[in-house]
Amino acid sequence: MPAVKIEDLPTVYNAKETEESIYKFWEEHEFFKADAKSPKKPYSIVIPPPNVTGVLHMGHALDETLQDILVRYHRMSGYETLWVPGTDHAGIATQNVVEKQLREQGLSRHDLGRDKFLEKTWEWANAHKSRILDQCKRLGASFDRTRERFTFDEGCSDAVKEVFVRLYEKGLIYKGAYIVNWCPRCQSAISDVETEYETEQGHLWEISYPLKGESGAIIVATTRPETIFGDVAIAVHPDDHKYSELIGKTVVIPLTGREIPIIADEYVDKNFGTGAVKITPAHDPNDFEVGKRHGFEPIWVIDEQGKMKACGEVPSNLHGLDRYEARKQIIGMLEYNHSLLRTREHEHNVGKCQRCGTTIEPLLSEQWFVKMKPLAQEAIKAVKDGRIKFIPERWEKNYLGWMENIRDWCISRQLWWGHQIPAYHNKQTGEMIVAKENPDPAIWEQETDVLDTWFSSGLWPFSTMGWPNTDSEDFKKFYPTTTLVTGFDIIFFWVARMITMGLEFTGKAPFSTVYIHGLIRDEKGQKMSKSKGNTIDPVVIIDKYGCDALRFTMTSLCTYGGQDIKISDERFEYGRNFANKIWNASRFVLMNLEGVDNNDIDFDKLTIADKWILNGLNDVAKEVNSNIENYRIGETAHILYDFFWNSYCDWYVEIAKIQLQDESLKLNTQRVLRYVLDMSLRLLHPIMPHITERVWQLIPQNTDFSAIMLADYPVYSDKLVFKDEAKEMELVFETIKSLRNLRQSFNIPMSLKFDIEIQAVDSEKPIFEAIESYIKRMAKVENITYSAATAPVAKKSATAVVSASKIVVSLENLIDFNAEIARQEKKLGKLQNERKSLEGRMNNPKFVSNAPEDLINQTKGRIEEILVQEDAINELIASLKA
RNA sequence: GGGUGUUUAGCUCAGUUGGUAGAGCGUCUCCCUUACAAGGAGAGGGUCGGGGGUUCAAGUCCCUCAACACCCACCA
Repeated sequence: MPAVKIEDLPTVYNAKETEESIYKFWEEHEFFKADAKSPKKPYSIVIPPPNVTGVLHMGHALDETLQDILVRYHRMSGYETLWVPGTDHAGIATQNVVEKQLREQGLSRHDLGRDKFLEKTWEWANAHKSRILDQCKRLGASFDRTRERFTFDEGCSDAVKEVFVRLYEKGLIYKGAYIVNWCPRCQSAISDVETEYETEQGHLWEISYPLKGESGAIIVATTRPETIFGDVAIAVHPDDHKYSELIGKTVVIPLTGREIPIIADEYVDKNFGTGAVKITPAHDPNDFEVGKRHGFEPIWVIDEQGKMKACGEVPSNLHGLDRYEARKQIIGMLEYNHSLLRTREHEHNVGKCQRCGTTIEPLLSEQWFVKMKPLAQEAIKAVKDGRIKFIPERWEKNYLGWMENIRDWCISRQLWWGHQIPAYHNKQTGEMIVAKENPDPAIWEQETDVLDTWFSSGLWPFSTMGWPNTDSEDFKKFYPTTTLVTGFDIIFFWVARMITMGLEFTGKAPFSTVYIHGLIRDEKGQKMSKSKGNTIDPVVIIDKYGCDALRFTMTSLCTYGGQDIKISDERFEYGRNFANKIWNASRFVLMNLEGVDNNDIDFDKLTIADKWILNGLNDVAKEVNSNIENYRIGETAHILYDFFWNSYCDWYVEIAKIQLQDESLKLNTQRVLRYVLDMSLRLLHPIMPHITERVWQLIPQNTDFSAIMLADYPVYSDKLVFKDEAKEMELVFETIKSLRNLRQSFNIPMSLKFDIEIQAVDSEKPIFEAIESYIKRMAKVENITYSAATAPVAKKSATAVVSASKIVVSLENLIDFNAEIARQEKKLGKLQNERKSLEGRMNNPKFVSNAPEDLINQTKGRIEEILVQEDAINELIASLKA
């Protein structure tokens, strides 16, 4: 860093300038690069890879910040630290974006063909891959870009194939025809977790199916009349006597006249609708099961695009009609036919595609699945036996509940962008094999389906470390990773699958702690989304308030319970103001370091105030370490804010101004100022990396070091414990605050100095004498005199009762005696209330016998204290009234 | 249908083994005191959602009710 004149530093912190140059400094020195050969203990994190389609949003900003805090903290605490960055190829999402671009040119992917389309998508991915990670640099992310990965890069793809083949060989991957969630827009199957349900107001239609060869009919209630052409039976409950006589009879499907049987199946709910259900195995998961039980062949009537199939079962006037248009027409036809008996309003849940919002069509289709049940066993055990810990703990329950009821995972997607399934079909015989490589492309043709994007992200913690090569240096040093930081919204999508796959393929849990934070919401608590227009762009916030301000503000809003975080633009003023405070306090200290040596603090020359601040710093160091270790990041921010602003700036720096005037104290005060600033900066560095780095390097004595980010993180030290002095300083604070309060009460301007008389009890007199200079300067006192604690209070004065002593301000012409009496009575009232409540306790024999001794002594002590003060105030009031 | 979370000062929210409630913002007073007005000093403001219970003691533990939010399941 170039030399700067402290006097030239601006009075307002310039975040933008600082952050750019500081990040560049770190990068140039390769401080983020991890060393797999280091003897130090490892600490590693893999980033939840953002999608290549995305730009940085607030959720990333929070996630990345929390990871960076952990990484920076551990780096300073002596760990060899690796943070692996990377991005996700995001199958459907990316394909959708590229297709959308094509559409704007009036093209579809089929116009290009698979190869050409993939080429185009790769171009798109390559162009966007680094963009979001570059944006993360604005957040100060200290990740190792030399290890950047992509879920679709060569190494990850190799891991994907390896895993697929091994699972297949183990019998855990199978292919078969089942009902899947089909998105007619994406033209692909999607998994259960990719299906989101929304409550919609629909209708329940009651349709009459006439009996064959006799009068009468059975009435069926359905929400999907367009599927009647796919009906294979009508089912009723076996115990439903309403229908017992009809079981086994045949009915006729209205409109087409195809004949189907009435069957009995326990799946039917007697009390819902009419108690009779149409069975459409090709288009409903439950019906599929019923159909299988009764040996019916499914009949497809809706195609992959959600249109009525052009087949013999469907009346020709409906061929090719969209399912909803067809529904309308069918209702009309049934009405005309008198087959529609009743239409009722009906609220029900409708599945939607997570990626495009299109209503899912349950469709019988040939797909690839992973048997999750056998894999889940170990993944459940690992959490139950504590190999993996969730923070906050309640997410374990959520995870376990899901895992214990897990169903097979549909992993094939009818897309082009993704890992093509490593299965090959013999062009002549149709035989299928599964292998990492195609044995002979002339004979074997690869399966066209690709894998769910989460299949590759599920391998992320080890595929990024060189797996399947378990001898790779990174794998040996940094796997398993330490902490996974993410939001609760992807526990099932991602976390659960990483745990499953990690345990299956490496035998180890991929991380030991899963730190789940809340989601970022707007100021009304709404989820941020582009369509709602309520997003806040982190880059805009960084430009406006600075990165450290953003980080500090967000961090301070993190609660241990992981509550969602509501933010608005103005909230970032909190962090900005704090950064500015750090900046200006630092400027003050730096300006006053002239003539200081490089020596450590001389402990023999410490004043009471010095000891107090060192003691406080030490406590803070202890708490901060323990809070970060326990993922109480928000608390960490609050502790540091409070210490730096309310203790260091508001009190110690003000006191230091007095001590610096005293030649005998000056040098050591400078050292203390510097030391506490230095340590505070280190403590703050993980949260506010740029400003702390910048200021730290401006401290002349720190030129020996390379950077704060590599300096040691402060820890608790017995040498810095000064409990007695810390307690004595309370007298300083109380005295000064009382006098300030008094000033305000009587409208005495700060510019007007007054004299005080301290009526000190013997035990407190030496302390008052030691802190005289602080009182004089900070409460604007001219002269201090002492008298006995028992001395009568001068009549025309205002008095502050501090601890057991009285501080009398003679203000003959300035005070309104009635006001002073009122002021004292108010204080007296407060004290009396407190005493009464405490005495009530002490008079309760059960309290005395049950409460811990400490508390009893404390209560007794407090009562005595109050009594002393009450006496003093009563005396005062009496003399004022006299 | 099952589950989780929330309910504390005007607003946004902290409050880990139970020991007489805190912060930021906002409000009111005063102050440009030679680091900082993105600042300093002082003040006011809460029967901790309702009800019940355990306890010497409950914002904190238990039960119950209410409101709101979310997750899982998906009976046509």
